[in-house]
Amino acid sequence: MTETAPRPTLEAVAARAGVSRATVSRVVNGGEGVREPLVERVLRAVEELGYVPNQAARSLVTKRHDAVAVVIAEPETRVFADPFFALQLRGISKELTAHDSQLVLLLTEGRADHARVGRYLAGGHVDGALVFSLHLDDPLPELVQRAGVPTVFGGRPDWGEGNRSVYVDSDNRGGAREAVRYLVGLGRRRVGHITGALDQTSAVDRLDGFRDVMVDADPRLIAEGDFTPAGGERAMRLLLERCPDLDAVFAANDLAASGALRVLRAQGRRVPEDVAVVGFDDMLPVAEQTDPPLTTIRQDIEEMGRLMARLLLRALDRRGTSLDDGPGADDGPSGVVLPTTLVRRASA
Amino acid sequence: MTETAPRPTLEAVAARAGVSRATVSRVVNGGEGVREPLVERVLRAVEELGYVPNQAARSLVTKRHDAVAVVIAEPETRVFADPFFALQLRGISKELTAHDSQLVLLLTEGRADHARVGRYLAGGHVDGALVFSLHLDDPLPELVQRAGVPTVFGGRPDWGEGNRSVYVDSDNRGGAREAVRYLVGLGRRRVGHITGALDQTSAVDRLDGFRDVMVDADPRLIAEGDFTPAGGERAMRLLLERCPDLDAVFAANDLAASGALRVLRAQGRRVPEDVAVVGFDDMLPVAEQTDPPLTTIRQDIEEMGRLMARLLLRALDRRGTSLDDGPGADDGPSGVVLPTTLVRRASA
DNA sequence: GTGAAAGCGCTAACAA
DNA sequence: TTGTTAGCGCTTTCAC
Repeated sequence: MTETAPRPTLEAVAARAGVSRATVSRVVNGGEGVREPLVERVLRAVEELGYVPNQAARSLVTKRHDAVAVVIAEPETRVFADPFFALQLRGISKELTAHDSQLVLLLTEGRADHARVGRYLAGGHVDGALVFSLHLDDPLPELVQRAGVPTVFGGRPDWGEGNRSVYVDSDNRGGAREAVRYLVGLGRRRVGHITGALDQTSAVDRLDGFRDVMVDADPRLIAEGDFTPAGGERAMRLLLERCPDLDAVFAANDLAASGALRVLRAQGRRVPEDVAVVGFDDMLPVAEQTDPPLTTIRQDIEEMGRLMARLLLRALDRRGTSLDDGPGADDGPSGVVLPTTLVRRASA
Repeated sequence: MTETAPRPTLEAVAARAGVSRATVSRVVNGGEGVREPLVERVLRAVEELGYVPNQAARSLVTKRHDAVAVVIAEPETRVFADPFFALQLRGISKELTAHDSQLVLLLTEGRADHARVGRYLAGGHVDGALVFSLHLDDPLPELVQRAGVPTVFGGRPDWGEGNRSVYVDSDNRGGAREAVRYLVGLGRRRVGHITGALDQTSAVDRLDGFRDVMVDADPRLIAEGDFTPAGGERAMRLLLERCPDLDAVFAANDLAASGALRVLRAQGRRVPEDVAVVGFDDMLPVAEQTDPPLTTIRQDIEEMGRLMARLLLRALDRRGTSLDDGPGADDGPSGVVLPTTLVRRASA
């Protein structure tokens, strides 16, 4: 590997520049209130010695870490099947970078890891946390709450209205409504729905959106899926069997829609002539590659990540300056919902 | 958000347990050489107070961080288009977790970020780094080297044999050979190749593997792609145009193969009867969903991540105990190459 | 086996 | 403006 050269300390820089440690510290942290010639000298010494501040020492006194934890639960699930996760991370990373914060990734799979995450969060390693809690009965939100770390959730946590935890979500319900309305506007009357995994709020919300429009839909027009292509296939077959006269399908995500498309083709139904199909996500590698390309509801995943990070960082900054930083002290919205847009391609 | 309760310190635990700080420290770090009754008392106090050690303070004295940086360059590229990246991270995360190490993720996109990464690595925040350097002229390896942090690379870096940097890679060349041999074994004589992005070692290695078998292949049977479905389509069209008599194609990855499949279907060639197709990766959401399902070369991405982490951690552990931890001190292999396997499905 | 004390590298009062 | 000083919370000799 490589050798570990002992890094120079503040002390060394101070000696070299012929000033005190305090002055070096000031310069390194912005140079406020230090006269120009000294600043120069210090900067030169820093340069020559290749000095980089020791973050551990700094954190010890400032209690800041310039780091944020990103907790992603159960990577077994669909999070890993599509680029969702990666895009989200990219958005978060960009925002954190711009704020000079580091991203500490905590992947969990199961109860054992929960304890570890709790300990880590409580251990004061990070200034805040971004938590993706996809499942309805996830213990993570509760746990994070207890750790006492400022947190923003990705996706609406499954909590009553009483809890004012901050979260960012897509307008799943509104998007679903738009999808179904679009199908209805196309003249379709027998619109089916392939749900997502119903233990996730996003799937529940999309189902609700479907119901908002198809007010008293034939219950046989709703088939449960799980956000996977295989689940989409199964659900599509069921739908076709129960309602052969079906003329449109709204699938809870693009992956499921791709499965549905395959079944429709196999059974000789033309898309969109016989059955129109709309997905959700606008996951490019999926939506653009299906045959026919998928009409779908687009959500801006990367922006979601960005926004989560921004919200957290803002809260952390406030904390530093203002006094009323108690829970729910600010009267802003506790949930931010991002709009979705319909993307027309060939499937509907 | 949430309030920041002041966390109890070692001092507090010591007071509560009626012992010295030193004793608490010993217990917290394994309890060696502390008599049983005291251990009990301390543990109880820790429990009651909910004490969690402050990592910053600990790092300050131990110079260990129990954290490893994962550097991923240019997330714009295909890394984000397929679950590659996520799987790799999962493998890494599992191994690090088992070793009580944290994963600090550094995503970079461009030169500006390089400087930041360099600074971070040099700043001594982490014990080591796992670096994915996909591109041939990537400045990252060089930079990391200079930062003086123990590093394991993901994918063979583009370096001469002189450099003994540690890396983990799939047997791209061997896998490609196996794919092409399989096609030849099927009786195919006009085997084409759709390359990956040739600025990545993996693409180059796969092309080399292809050439190993098709020793003096008609150069027109090789078309440059870029690991994307669109690139696969373009290359396939070109191939068909140049060599209408082609009877098999080896694509550098599954995504490209899926594009090729679409073009073949559109042009009325039956797969595998007229043209047999083999991919690379065995990216499940892709390979299983194509029509027909893809015969492909499987690489175990998650295991790659795991292995990278394991190699790094082992090196770090050695460093602590042994004396000869200089660069290249051990005579073990500097590159570990994981085997690939052929997965037969319907496309060949 | 246990405690006292020094100090890791830095920031933040406070003095000068 | 600059320097002096006192810790931040922990580990680690070194005595006892």
